[in-house]
Amino acid sequence: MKNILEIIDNTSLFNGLPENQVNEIVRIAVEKRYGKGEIIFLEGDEGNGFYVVADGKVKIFKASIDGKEQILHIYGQGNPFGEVPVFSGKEFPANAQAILKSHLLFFPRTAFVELITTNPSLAMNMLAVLSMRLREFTVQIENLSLKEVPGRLSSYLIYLAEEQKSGTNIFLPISKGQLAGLLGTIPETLSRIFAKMSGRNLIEINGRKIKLLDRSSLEDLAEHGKL
Amino acid sequence: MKNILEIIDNTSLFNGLPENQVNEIVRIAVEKRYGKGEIIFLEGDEGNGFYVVADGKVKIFKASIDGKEQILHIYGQGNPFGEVPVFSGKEFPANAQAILKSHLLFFPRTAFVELITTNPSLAMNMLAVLSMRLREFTVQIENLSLKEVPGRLSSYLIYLAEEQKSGTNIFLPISKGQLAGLLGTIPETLSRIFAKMSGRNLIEINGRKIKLLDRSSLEDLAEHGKL
DNA sequence: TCAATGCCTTGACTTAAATCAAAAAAAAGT
DNA sequence: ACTTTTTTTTGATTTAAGTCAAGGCATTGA
Repeated sequence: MKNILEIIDNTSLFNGLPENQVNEIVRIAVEKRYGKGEIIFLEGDEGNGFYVVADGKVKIFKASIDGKEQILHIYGQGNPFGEVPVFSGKEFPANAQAILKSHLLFFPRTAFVELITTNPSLAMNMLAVLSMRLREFTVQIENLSLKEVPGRLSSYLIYLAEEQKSGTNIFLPISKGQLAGLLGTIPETLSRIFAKMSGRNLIEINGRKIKLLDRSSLEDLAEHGKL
Repeated sequence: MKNILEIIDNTSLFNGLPENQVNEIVRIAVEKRYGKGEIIFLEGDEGNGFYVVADGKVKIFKASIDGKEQILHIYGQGNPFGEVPVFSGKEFPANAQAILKSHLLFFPRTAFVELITTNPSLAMNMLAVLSMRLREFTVQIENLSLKEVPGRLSSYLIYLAEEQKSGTNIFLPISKGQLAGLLGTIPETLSRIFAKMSGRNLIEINGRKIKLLDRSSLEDLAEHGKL
């Protein structure tokens, strides 16, 4: 298990800060632990601070009455989440749940806001984090609205390949059921599309291991969208 | 026509700032004018600064190859837009177009970043703006993924009614075609749903004037989604 | 090793919404 | 007022994806 300083050093939100500021951040951080499946907060809850993932995996999602769920993001080591209420003054706009046993750092709102107002580079870092989130949402909205499921899946696979830098072999970091929720569809539909893409030799699937066989067709599919 | 100071005074991003800071902001602002339909920037363009709408109306949107477009936001007087590249360091994630003759203020990146680093309340205001945007996107993703078009339309009508504080009479601020783009659908589908809602006496339509006849059914529709 | 649970896949069917085509209505320009 | 252009509506049809139901597979634990 890591100590708090080590975690904070690995969080881009806190990059480039002078040592005394880092110490201040360490001072206000509170460790929290959640078991697999445990809810961290719910949409509408008051936000008294935000979190950084030290270890584990957390999903942020919206749920509909009939049980369908749309995953907004999945966060792992070093990612902050739950910051919106800190600055908007409103409640959490979505739910957060640990999908693995997770170790989090919690930063109480008031103390953090004090730090940020006395520390321009921390403020700039936070602005950068929020801006990147906005970019990501922009892509997600585009995917949901302008692409069909095969296109969204192709985009995701290509994104994974880049992220994992593993050439054509990729490994799904989440279950296929969760992936369906992330792509805005349901497991049955995702399964059929995997089967179709596999049948056309675009990919090769072994459980969570996937091999990209035809990168250019996948890129085409991600852009246009007809399978 | 308004002068720059007047516009800045009406922009919540600049609220609560000391006079000398406001003067600095006025100093770096650059006036820009765009005709109806004119493109302000395109996705992928380098962002050298952001804008505030002084007058007119601007849409931010994503477009697909086959011409469908998803509107992310429509901004009017006092709304800032195009800030993401200022803080993320990357290009514009979407397109911006004037949908009316528009008068904008442009704030160059470097000068603005300097201001923000020396001015904690400006930084906090900007963090609040970005946080609110994230909330809005969260809602939009929920709508696109978890609701059907009638539910999205109901949500939008209710939102308009609140915003316009006009009781049950509302006025569409954009054309029905643009509204389709905002709701993630196409004009034909929107038209049919308007007809259905009208037929069931949920609303009454006269061009852009709409009367909400059955608020509670509309709210129900917005939450659940079956028409 | 065998049951048991959770996860994934497959099949038959339904449905919401897109597409294509054309008409109608409204708005704008001359 | 009349033509032209744009926006909106309506109809017939197709299609992607959701629903319901059942079966298979695999991982875990007794």
